[in-house]
Amino acid sequence: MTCGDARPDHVGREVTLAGWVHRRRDLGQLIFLDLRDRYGVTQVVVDARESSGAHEAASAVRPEFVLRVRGLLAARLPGTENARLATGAVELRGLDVEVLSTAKTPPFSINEPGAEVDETLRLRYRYLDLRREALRDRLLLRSRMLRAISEVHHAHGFVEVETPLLIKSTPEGARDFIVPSRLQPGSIYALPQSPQQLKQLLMVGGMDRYFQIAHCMRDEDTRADRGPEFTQLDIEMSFVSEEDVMRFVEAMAIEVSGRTVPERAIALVPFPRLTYREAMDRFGSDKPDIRYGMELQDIGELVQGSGFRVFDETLAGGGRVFAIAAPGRGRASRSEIDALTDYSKRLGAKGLAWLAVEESGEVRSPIAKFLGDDRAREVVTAAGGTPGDLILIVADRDLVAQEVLGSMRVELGRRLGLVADQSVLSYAWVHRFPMYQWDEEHRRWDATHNPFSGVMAEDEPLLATASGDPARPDQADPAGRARAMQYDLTLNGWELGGGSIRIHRRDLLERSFALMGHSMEGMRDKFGALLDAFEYGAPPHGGIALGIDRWAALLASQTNIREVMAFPKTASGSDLMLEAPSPADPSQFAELGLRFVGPARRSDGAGEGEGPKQAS
RNA sequence: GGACCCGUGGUGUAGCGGCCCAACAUGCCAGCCUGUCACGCUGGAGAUCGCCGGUUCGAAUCCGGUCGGGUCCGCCA
Repeated sequence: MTCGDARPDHVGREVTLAGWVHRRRDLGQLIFLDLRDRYGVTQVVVDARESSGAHEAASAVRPEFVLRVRGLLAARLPGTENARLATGAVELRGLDVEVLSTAKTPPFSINEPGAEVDETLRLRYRYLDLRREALRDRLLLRSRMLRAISEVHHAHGFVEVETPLLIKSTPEGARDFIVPSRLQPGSIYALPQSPQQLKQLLMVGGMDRYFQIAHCMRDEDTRADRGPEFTQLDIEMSFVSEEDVMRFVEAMAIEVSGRTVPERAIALVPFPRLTYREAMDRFGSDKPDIRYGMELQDIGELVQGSGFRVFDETLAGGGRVFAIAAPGRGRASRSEIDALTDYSKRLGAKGLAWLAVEESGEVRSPIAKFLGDDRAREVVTAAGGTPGDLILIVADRDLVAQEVLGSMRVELGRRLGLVADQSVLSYAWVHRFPMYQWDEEHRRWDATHNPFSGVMAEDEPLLATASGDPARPDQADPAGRARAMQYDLTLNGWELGGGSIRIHRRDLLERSFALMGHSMEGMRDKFGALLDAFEYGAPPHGGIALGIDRWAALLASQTNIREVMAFPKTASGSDLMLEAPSPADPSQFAELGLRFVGPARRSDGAGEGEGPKQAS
């Protein structure tokens, strides 16, 4: 029996419970101990008159001691039941109290669920934090989720395959964590950023439907939703269309959500599908939070020729003018608006225009004199504003204007509490991403996703250059308009992950590589195995990868993935519990044929007598 | 690489140039207590204020640096 399942039915039985002392209440000759394990808490009563030995032992017990208690399960005295405990109708009358392990006073309290504890302490003593209700419940949630994922995939005929952790380094994408080879001095392995190539090779290998809970590592700076190592649900399927993949993943996501957090409703089924273009135009983001409105509105036509130079010049230069209406902020103070302006500038805007709509409908705005009263009111209407709102306007190159207002929308949505029901799960698909973006520095096209994403059939003819020579790309090429068979799954404004139908046809692959400035031979260096494999009968295939940590965090209503990881790292990549990374022993380097040269430090120190510390 | 926020008994906070060798709560230790469940009551111990340097007659408090944690930009799909 665990500490979570004693019920009135069990009264009269002799039971033995083991667990941690959650709390003790010593009344002298009578001692109450709350015994805790991961299933719950049961009250143990030790009465000196019933067992003097047990009472003596219980007197010495302290919080977090580990005990084994034998006794009789009894109904509590009438009036002393505790409705807040699942086991609160009963108690264990302790006859034998055995201390299995004593405990030092923990560095933070484990029995106060609400207590805010310093993050450093929580990470250093993670095994203690794991005993606390909140983290324990989140880990249990994640475990339910992993189980559901596994069962759903197996039920649909997927094969679970593990892929290696020591693979080949490729310079594309994120920075690799590298592992020096001892057997082959001077050579390195890389830890996988994802099993991307391997899962495609599994398709060529005939594995047909594959999934894996894959550990991935990227040596890049962290964020709340991004750490150096993370877990991804990796899926790949053969002989499928974009529609097939999206349909399976959607059904799987619904099933997994339902089995993990049955109390949380899914906003819209089927999941809304937005094209990339739509997502950017309406929400200013490729991971739109569609739980509230405040959508972007293109007011370019309306303000054309207003005489406000910023608008006119932006429009003349091919840019766009977007507006959002912040509900109820019409009485925003000047300093509040200045703060918003600063925020928009930090996001890359050149400035922020605004119109405040009084409750009376009167419009107050520094650009009112350019627009005139009528046009100002029209702008308010077009932006979706009503009396009492604040209209924010950004004019710029379309991507800049969209992203700035998209970020401000999210920030204002948070501040104004626009999400009506925080418990609702709002999934959405974003698809039809552009294949390429123009890389001005190298004067070539660059894959927006990965170089093996396929092009939409109807856009296949666009994979061409204006010059006719695919190796001489130009920003004006039709290729810039080509859309990929690529899709992202989003949840409540987070990107859960994305995937694509891959290119497996050699002719398309060659044209695509050329647009990106790569020769087939050059690509063979990086993706040799995959390109070779494609020559031995490759099935058309596609898949997706979803971030398990992000998904678990969202299902657990957390804003940081550390909250759903058992042993996470800090923002600077440290494990405060194990104290990793740690300095290497010189002999470890020697064995690998390596020598540490010293930290790459910037040496400015101009004007000061002291230079930076020199590494020896 | 950059910006911002935080660092005070075990823990969480207050104090923000002298009233502070630092206050409150909780935890801890001891004593009392047979129906508690954040048990209660009485007493006690415990921090030179992350670290280094500077300003000042005087620094927890101001300044610079540094270390650690966090958030964001760059970076990352």
